[in-house]
Order: sequence, then C-alpha cells, then structure tokens
Amino acid sequence: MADNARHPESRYGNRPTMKDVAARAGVGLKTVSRVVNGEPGVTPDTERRVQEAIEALGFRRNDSARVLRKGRTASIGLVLEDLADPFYGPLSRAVEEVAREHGALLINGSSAEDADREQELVLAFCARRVDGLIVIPAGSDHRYLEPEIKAGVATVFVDRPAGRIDADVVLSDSFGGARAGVAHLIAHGHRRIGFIGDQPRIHTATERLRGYHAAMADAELPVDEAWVSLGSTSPERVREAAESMLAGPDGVTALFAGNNRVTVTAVRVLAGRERPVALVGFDDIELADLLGITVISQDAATLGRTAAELLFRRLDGADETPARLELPTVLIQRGSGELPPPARG
Amino acid sequence: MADNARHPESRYGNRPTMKDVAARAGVGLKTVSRVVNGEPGVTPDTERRVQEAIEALGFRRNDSARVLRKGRTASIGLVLEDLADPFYGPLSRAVEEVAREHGALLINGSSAEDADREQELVLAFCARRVDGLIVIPAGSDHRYLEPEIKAGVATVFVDRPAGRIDADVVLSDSFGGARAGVAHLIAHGHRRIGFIGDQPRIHTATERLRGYHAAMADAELPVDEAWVSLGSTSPERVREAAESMLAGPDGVTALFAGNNRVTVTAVRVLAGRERPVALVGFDDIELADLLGITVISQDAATLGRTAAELLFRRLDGADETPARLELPTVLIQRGSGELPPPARG
DNA sequence: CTGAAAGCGCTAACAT
DNA sequence: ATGTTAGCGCTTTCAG
Repeated sequence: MADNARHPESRYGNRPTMKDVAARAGVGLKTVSRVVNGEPGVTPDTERRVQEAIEALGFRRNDSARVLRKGRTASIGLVLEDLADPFYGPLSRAVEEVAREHGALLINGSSAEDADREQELVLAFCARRVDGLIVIPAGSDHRYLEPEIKAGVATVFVDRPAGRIDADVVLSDSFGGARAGVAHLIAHGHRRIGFIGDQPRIHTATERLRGYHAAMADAELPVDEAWVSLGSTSPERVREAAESMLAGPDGVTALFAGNNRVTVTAVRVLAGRERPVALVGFDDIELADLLGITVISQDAATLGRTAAELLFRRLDGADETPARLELPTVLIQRGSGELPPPARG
Repeated sequence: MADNARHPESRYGNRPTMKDVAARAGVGLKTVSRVVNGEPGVTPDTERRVQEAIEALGFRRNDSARVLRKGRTASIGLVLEDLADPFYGPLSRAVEEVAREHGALLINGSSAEDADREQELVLAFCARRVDGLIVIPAGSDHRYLEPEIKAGVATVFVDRPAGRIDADVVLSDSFGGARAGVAHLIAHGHRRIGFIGDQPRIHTATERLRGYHAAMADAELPVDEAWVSLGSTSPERVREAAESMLAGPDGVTALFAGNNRVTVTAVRVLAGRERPVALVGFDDIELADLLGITVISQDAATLGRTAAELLFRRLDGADETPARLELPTVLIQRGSGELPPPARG
C-alpha cells in the first residue's frame, strides 16, 4: 500500500506516462514521443515494442502537458444563449463540424442571456487557453475581452454584434428580414400590424423592430404604440401582449413575431381565436410547413459555419481589419402571412 | 525585435505568467498563486499590489499548467449523436447545467451515429483528461473504454446501454413506452398497425419494436412483416416505408413512429392523404399540440440531468456497482392516436 | 505572512 | 536511429 508511489501505473486515478511506457519498452522517452506522434525516425521493430507497451499500460497522451509546451490547444469555445433552443442546436453543430475539419474540439456553454455568465464562461474558456472564441453576446460591453484578444485569442461574434469593442461579427439581416416580412403583410392589405419581440437590450430585437417601423413608414402607415411590445419571450408575456393587441374593434389584424419563441406562442394564441389573424414569424420552425406559418427564415447552420470559418482564417494568420458579415434572410410563404384582413378592417 | 524573448509579456500570442505578475508586483511567485486562488495568508496591501499587476498585465491563469499539477480538469465530455437534433439540445443543456453546479465545463461532440467517430471523440476527451464522460453510444463495442475507466474516468451511458462493458446507464423505458403507445392504438380499434423505426443496430429502435410486438401479442393480433420497417430516419426512407404500409385495401390503419424524426415525416405523409390514419409517435415534438399529434413523451432534460448527477456522484467517490436507471415515459393524447380505423377496416 | 525549489508530463533542441 | 536535457506555468512542500 505505502509503496504505491513506486508503482505509479497501479495507482487508481493515476495514468501511465511516456516515461512508464519508455521503461516498459526499454527505450528512451523521446522514442515513445516519436511513436505517439507519428514522427519519423523509428525502426519498425522499436515502434512495435513501444506500441505493445502502450497497449499493455493503457497509455493515453496527456494533452494538458502537451498544450503547456506547444501553446496551442486545438480547441475553440462557443458561448451561446441556450443550447436547448432549436435555433442554436444547428448553429452549434455547424461550428463543431468546421472545428472538426480543423482538428479542433469544441467547448460550449450557455449564457442563459446573462451578461455575467457570458463573461464567466468566456474567461473560463480563456483560462483553458482555447485558440479561439465564438460568442453570441448576452452582454453589451465586451471590453473585458480586450486583453484576451490582444493575447491572441481569435474572437468572432455571431448573431449579435459585440459591445464597445471592435471585432469580427457575423449577423443575419434582421432589419431587412423584418422589413420584408412586415411589407409582405402590408401588401396583403393589413394596416394595423402588431410587433412582438424580445427584450430591447438584444440587438436583433431592436433591429427587427427597426425593420417593422421602416416597412410601416415605407407604406406611410401610422404606428400605434399599443401595437409594439418588446420583452421576455416567455409564453405568458407573449400571450398577454398578443391578446392585448388583438382586443377591441381597432385591434391589429396581423402580427409579426420577432423570433421563434414568440412565433410558437403566437401560433398557439391565434389557434384559439375565431377571427383569422395573419402572422409572419422571424426564424423558421420545425413543422411550420404543416401549420402553414409564413416565416422569415435565417439559416442558423450557415451562420455558425460562416463564423467558424472566419475564426479559423484568423487563426491561420489572417489579421485584416475586423469583418462584419451579414447573411440574407428568406421569406417563406405558407399561408398565415397571406391571410387578408377581415372585410371591415 | 530580437530581444522579444526578454520581454515575454510583449510577445503576441504569449501571455503573462505568474512569474511576470510576481516580478511586476515585487513579490514571490507563490504569493501571486495565493492571490489568484483566493488562499489565505496574504496581507491586504500585498494582495492589492498583486491585483494591480494582474490587471495591468491582463494575466489569466493557465489552466493547462494547473491541471498538470492537480490532476483534475473540472471538465466533462459529452458525446451525443447530433447536437442539431431537437432531442439532444435539451439533454445537453441539462448536462451543462449540472456540470456548472459542480464547477465543471462541458466539452461536447457529435458522433453522427458513427462508431469510429464516437471512439475518436471519447479518446480525444480522455487525452484532455476530462474527469468524466457521458456517452450516447453510436457503436456497440465499448471495450476501448476499459483502460480509461480503470484509470479513473467516470463514465455514464445515456439513452442506450454500453456494449460489451459493464457501466452506468440511464435509459428511457423504450419498451414500455412503445408497448403502451401501440396498446393505445389497439384500444381505439386498430388491428393493422405499422411500425417505422430507426436502424436495428440502435438499441432504442429494437426495444421499441419489441414493445410493438409485445402489445400486438398481448391483444393476440397477428403481425404482418410488411407492417414493420427499420432503417434510416431520412425523410425519403420513412416516406417510402409509410406509403408502402398504407397502400392497398389491407394497408395499415395506424402508424407507430419510432422517434421524433420518423414522426415528423409521418405527419407530413399523413397530411397528404385523404383517409385519416391514426398516429402515435415516440418523443414529443414542438408544436405537436397544435397538430394534434399523440405521442409517447420522454423527457430529454431529465435524462441528461439524471446522467450528469450520477456522474458527479461517481466523481465524488461513490463506487458502487454500475447502475441501470430507467425513466418512465408518458402517453400524451392529442387526437391523432385516438382516431378510429375506417368503418370497413 | 512569504518565498525558493521541486516536479506534474510533455516537446524542442541538441547530443550521440 | 535513439537518447538527454531543459523548461512550458503552475501547485506542493518545506523553509524562513
């Protein structure tokens, strides 16, 4: 028992090292390193002996030690809002795929839309010395990242721009998409259109609202402030907002939903009403085709892939001035957005 | 330029170390370590000076070095099939949440249902010395994990059991759920019921098929082999299978869909048909309430949380014999599963 | 309360 | 073709 220290490979929770492998194979440490890393200059016979020792001992190279020497970790960090949101799953998967192509692993974390938690995650990733960072910002001040970026951590923001710092960003055209969606409703005869969006501190929420206002202005339509509601995307809040906009003879005849969470609740609310109400939602949703929901679709996977590719370009040494990429959105007509207003609007 | 080496903190991509901080603050290395780790025994004044140096230099502790010394990484790895699948998003998020409660980070990867890729990911995680592993197995032989587990990497399998190795596993009651779902269809008068499931090498697929057979046997109903189809869950394959089962006067009058992917396509196929066909799907789906889809629901988040909690219990030293936890499923009636067969079945 | 020295497991640079 | 040495940045141990 007390002599465990002399038999490191037998201690529970302690793994054999290259030194142990070398001893067992009767070769030098560096030879083991060569075999493990597939470097040339090892006799087939020696290699075989080393391999045998590796198998026998269950050796697995310790990447922490390797990183310490080499400087690069071959891993990137992704901070998003909520992995459980169907919008972020595909985005995350796309990032992972690109990382894989570059031989890197992905660490990810959900900020839960909390700025402190975002920072906490980012800094934890930096402490692990990720080579790069992809961030869907929750906070609005990213100056805390300055030392990290200066130290060489490539950073790309996605979905929303960084705050108070100049960095790469990949966005969807929220403004243009919302404007097109609202214009679509107007083209189908609506004049009183409601907008329900996410919290105003979220960039995409205000951009989409801006698009709404632009479309209304384009058509020289007035906007009643009762038609606009920004806030939490919880079902309760959205339901309340929708019902209040729809109430009364002067209620809105159409709704624009600012994101997938809002759309889902809006569909539920509208399903329970007699009078049909037109609806266009931002973000496509699974089964929206069967429900006939017209949407402004943004491609989460492309967003993720684009950001990851940009990140690895930076890691490969491209240090041009920060880029701002904006991906187009697509209007998909499925019925809900083409409903006309009631005869006597 | 050439003297960069003498000014490490100015080199791009090279971060200041505790040594640099110590030099700047005019203290010893260990004092910096104490401050960084919040250890006691440092004068407020000294601490302040160290903090200032940390800020000025943008110091961030290198966790690779720390790990090398301490042995534990405070990170766990999660290997699942596809992060973009709406079933795995919530599962992953739940794991992350538990990890966070235990101060650990989550590394995850998608196996794309490929055994080699699963192994590759798992071993990469082990090389990074994750403290524990949560695996949704793609492969059927996990003996490659034996040395890792012996070396102390806690491992919990989720959603499907491990192959050829004795390890913790957290499952949903696939057999019981499918049996209940098919029994439900039988109770509503169906006698010819189709089953469309995932590839037969996937444990949940065969378990659910077993449940189907059990329910049919319970009711002493014969099963025509043309009513059963296992294979890829691609829309094309599922569509073909469904249409072939439904064809002809002796076609099935109800379908049981083996998972969420199958259900989605089945709903699309059925939406295009004149004669109503009953449907029960395994896994709940967003908006299934609005579409009136009856499902056997399993709670992905609970699955993930349960697995993660078990994992951390192991990490905290619980080394009982491997556990096998099975979580119940719930039948949610929404209409599609309660449709009767056509009058002249 | 503080610091010097040893060493975690690996790779880079230099022998042999 | 193979081995030796130094040191990556940190924590541990032990001494002041």
